[in-house]
Parts: sequence; C-alpha cells; structure tokens
Amino acid sequence: MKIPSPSIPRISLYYRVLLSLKDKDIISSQELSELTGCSAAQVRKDLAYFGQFGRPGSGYNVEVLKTELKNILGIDKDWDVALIGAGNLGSALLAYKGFRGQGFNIKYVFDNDRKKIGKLKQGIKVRDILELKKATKQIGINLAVVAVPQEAAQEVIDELVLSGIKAILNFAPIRPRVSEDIKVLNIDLSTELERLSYFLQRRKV
Amino acid sequence: MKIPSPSIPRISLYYRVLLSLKDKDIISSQELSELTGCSAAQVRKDLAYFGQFGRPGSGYNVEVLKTELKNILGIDKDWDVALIGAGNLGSALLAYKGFRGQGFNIKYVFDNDRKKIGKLKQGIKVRDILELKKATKQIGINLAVVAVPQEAAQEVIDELVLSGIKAILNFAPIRPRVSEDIKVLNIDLSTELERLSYFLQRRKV
DNA sequence: TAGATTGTTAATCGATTAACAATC
DNA sequence: TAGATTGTTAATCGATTAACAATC
Repeated sequence: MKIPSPSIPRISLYYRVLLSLKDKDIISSQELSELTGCSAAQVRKDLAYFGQFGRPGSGYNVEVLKTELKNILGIDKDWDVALIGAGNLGSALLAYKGFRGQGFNIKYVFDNDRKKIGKLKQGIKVRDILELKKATKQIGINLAVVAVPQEAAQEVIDELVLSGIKAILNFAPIRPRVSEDIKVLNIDLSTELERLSYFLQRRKV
Repeated sequence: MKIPSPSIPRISLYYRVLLSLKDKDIISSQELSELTGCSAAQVRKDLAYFGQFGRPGSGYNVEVLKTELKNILGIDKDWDVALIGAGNLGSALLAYKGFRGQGFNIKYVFDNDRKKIGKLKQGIKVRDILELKKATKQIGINLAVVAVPQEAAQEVIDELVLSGIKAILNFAPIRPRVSEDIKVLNIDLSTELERLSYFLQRRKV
C-alpha cells in the first residue's frame, strides 16, 4: 500500500504523545486526537496503514501501540549518525540530548577546520573531512546530519553519497541534488522565517 | 483568493534561486523549474496567485520578480526578532549570519539562567525572561524564536502570546497550544530523524 | 508572421474527512 | 444486550499537472 507521506511525521507525533502518558493502559483515537490536534479519523487511518492495532469498542493498548510505532519508525534499534560540520550549529546539535535519548547516536564528527580536527567535542573526536569516505565505508553508517556553510554543502553531500550514506538531514540553505535512492530532508531556517514573515505581512492587510 | 500553503515555501525557494543568478535579465518558468526542482506549471501557478509578473513569449524579468517576491514574503523590510533561550541552540542561531543577511534581526535575547542574564552574547544583552512581557509590549516585536528545553516551552510560548507576539518559530519538541490568530512553525529534529529512520528501515524490506 | 512562453481553465491526483458496518 | 470504538469504504476537499488560448 502507498502511505501518504504526511502520515509519517504524524506517526512520530503519536509516538511522542504516547511516551508522555502515565498510568494509562488503553487510549482511543478520540483521545489521541485531543492530544495531537489531528482528527480521530486521521489517527485511525494513519495507524490502519500499518496494521490492526486497536480493539473495537475499547481502543488501543498503549504499550502495544508504542512498540508497533517504534517498529514502524525503525527506532526499535539505535542508529549511528555522522555529523558533518562542527561549527556553532553542529556543536549545538552534538550537545543536544534529545538525539541520543531517541536512539540517534552521533558517533562521528567531521570538519575541514585544521583548528578543530583532532580535538574532542562532547567526547567525540573531530575527524578530517577528507577521511569521510574511508570512515563511513568502514563502519557502515547510513545517516548523516549536514551542518556546514552553504558554499560547502553540495560538495559535502556528494561526498556523503559516494561514501554510502542513504539519508541526510541538511541544515544548509540549498536544495541539494542527489540521486533518486537517497533521502534528503532540508531544514531551512530562512524559509521558515519567511513563511512567518508572509503570515505577519498578510495579517495586516 | 485562497493560496495553497505549500506555495509559500516555494516562493521563498524561487526567491533564493533568483538571488543566486548572475548576468541574467529574463528567466522562464522552465528555467526556474530546472533550478528549483518544481514543475514549470507549478512555478507559473505559484506566481500567478500573486499577480501577472511575466511576459508571454519571453518570461519573467529577474529584477522585477525579485522585487515582487520580496514584497509577497514581506521581506522588503527588516523584521525584529526576539530569541528565547540562550543555550547551545539559541547561541548557534544567534551566531548564524543567515538571519541578519535575510533581514531578520535578533534584537532581544531572553533566558532564565542567572549566569547568563546581563552578559553579552554576540553583542546583545541577555535579558531576564521575566522582563519578557514588558519588553515586547514596549518595542512592538511580533516575531520570536523559541529555543528553550521542552519542559519550559509551553510556558514561554504562553508568555510570548500574552506579550503580543504573533508568529513563533519553535524548536522545542512539542506542539504548543496557541490561539487561532497566532502562527507557530515547529522545527522538530527528532521527528525529522524519525522520518529518515522510517525511510532507511523501509528501504531494506 | 512564426516561435515562444505566460496565465488560466479543466483534468488528475492524492490526502483528509465522514459515515457506518463489524467487532468487542 | 447496549454502548463504544475500530477499520474501512465512499465522499469531499485541496493541490498539482496538463493543456491551450492569449499574448508578446
């Protein structure tokens, strides 16, 4: 079956909400609706894409659902992550506890700055970006976070792809060109601010 | 007319691409398509929502289009921004040159950490978050970036709304509850990583 | 005039919502 | 059995694409 792409971030949201529940064994789509802001029909539909997890008349078993959603999202196991760019943003991401807590372990950090290479950041050695290819091939990492300046981004991403990386979270304000089988998600702060600017501007008219 | 919401980030993308053009007076929807990855029909449609900027037979005048898109996005003028949270992420955002370059000036920084309050960060004084209400009312800022820990986020956002803020870029991993007339965009790193995890997981099956 | 490309209408596609039979 | 809620089908809504007359 073809799953609508907006379902996946919603699955992630449902999972988050389930984690925050205390002393609740069963939850209905209606309750999940109230906790997430998604409609109850949408909750049921999203879940039904992946299986029959509920029990008509009562609802969903919270523990079962947590486990199922974890499996769907592929976070039943940990992922090793490579971080490219140890500047301000990269360092902030490295220090962010949310990642490790969610099972995403930044295991390798690369930079091209001689001053940073070889130093430790958050207990992880900063490697020369030239080692990139060797390193990822060796260790089989397939998830990378790119936090380098705009000018370097496409080149770094090309290199990552050559190194066997399959999924990239990109913070540089470009839409990198990659082959079909690579998944890139772009987080573009300027675009987000411009969306807010558009909203504020419109509001007045 | 009702404008599809995905159009706005695309407008932002078109604008970005136009900025990068050198020595080009006229551009066709076909060329913009190649540069952005959006279809030519979509480029024309997005632009047509806002006016008739092109010239049949030739294309769009680059300078004219730049100006028009700036107006649409509301970035023909600068915006003052308040940053809440001067931790790792907040500091990285503060140091990020892209914002200022795009006309988003972080003018106020707030934190609740006694150790940070009163100190300068990137030349900007860190204020006590308790001053928030007073400060935003006084100065008429209506755009804020929230980079505080999850536990503090909803409270901070409530406070921002009371202070008259109308648009919020939120980095905390919650879906804050706000009234209808407030626009919140959430940047949720865990969800993005989970989308990538889902992709990687699926790929194998 | 011939060629090119816009702006717009109609057709298609995809996602969300509504409704309800099946189930507990 | 009566009440509640799922899973699923059909209806609706919204966004994208295709096609082409109008325009330069």
